[in-house]
Amino acid sequence: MSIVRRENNRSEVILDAAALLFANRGFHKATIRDITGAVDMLPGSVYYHFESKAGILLAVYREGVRRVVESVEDHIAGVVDPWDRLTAAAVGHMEAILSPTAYARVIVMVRPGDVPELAAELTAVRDEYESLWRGLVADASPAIDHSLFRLFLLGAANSSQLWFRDDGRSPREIATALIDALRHPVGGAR
Amino acid sequence: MSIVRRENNRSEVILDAAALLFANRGFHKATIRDITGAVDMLPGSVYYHFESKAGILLAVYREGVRRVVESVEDHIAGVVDPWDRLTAAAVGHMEAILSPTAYARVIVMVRPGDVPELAAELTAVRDEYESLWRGLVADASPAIDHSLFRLFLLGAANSSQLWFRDDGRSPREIATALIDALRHPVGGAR
DNA sequence: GTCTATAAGGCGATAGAC
DNA sequence: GTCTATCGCCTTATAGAC
Repeated sequence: MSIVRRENNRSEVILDAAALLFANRGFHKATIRDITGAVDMLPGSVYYHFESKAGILLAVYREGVRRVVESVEDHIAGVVDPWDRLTAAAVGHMEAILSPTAYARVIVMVRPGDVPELAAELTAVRDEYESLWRGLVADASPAIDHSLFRLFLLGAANSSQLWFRDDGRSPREIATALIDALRHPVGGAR
Repeated sequence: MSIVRRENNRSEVILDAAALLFANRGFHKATIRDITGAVDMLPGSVYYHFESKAGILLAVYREGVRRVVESVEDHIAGVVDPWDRLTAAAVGHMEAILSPTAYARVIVMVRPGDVPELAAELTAVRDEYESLWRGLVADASPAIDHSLFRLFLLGAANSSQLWFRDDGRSPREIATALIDALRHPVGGAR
């Protein structure tokens, strides 16, 4: 039997570079020239691999969601207590969106509304991921509207991308502190 | 004594339009043509009032921070219990950043990194506002690192801009639910 | 203060050679 | 698959008339 060769991975190299640039500069400020320049290619050549700049973003976005889903599922595997699962999921989420690999960072950095022609599709990809969280939150049954709880949790988690520093708290520490703050009382008596 | 006439308010009209467009489309997608078109002016004319597009953003940003500070201070005035003050401040913050008026929305929508030449200045303006929160959090003394608490709180609050709808929960309800979730236990026993 | 006209450059994307 | 060359459009910003 013959070995099936991987498709030539030039497309993947382009995607890696695009992910990094989209994550660091945002979709509009990262240009086709930036992306091709980063992989020693000329601007026209990218259109052999992708039909448009938006098409590149969509591919990066999907891979980003795939990676964060994978990270979350890896972390919750085998964990049974619902709140421990929530903590594990938060750690998986945080590690993915703060990863230097950049793919998952793009799904936080680039908001669907930034690219109107792709907004519906990007939102759908995001929602697919958020439905994973719906289940996790429902199982933990927090004493607050579950929808708000999920939005607060992911909002707080994602905002870490604005202030996270490599020489500070680890993604794991941040995620754990976040779930703890929501699980246990941190406030004064009343 | 003569009445001092307000400076002609054409500049303010431009700022209003710019705030709305920056808030809705982001800095890079809102063009000078969009802004001047919205106030029936031609692109070149705006440079009589402002030296550059970035200069317009800076003015909008400062006014946005001024408004959210004002809103927060109005809400906490006279409230003495530290956690009640936190709730009041959150309501003020939320109402400002979800206001249709758009100025305060810009400080959430446009991230300092979006405009490198202004990044330091925008961050400084933001920090001035966040220091107000440092005091509020310190007074409430939550049983969690105060810096993380502030970042989680504002991160969750600001993310509401992505999912808030006029026909859903009010800014006040959202803010109250957020502080409650952090103040009281919502999790299971452990 | 606002206009006209345009400079100067960046952008995504395409056609066709190799 | 990649390159060369460039199209057509859009951008911020400016110079000078009014």
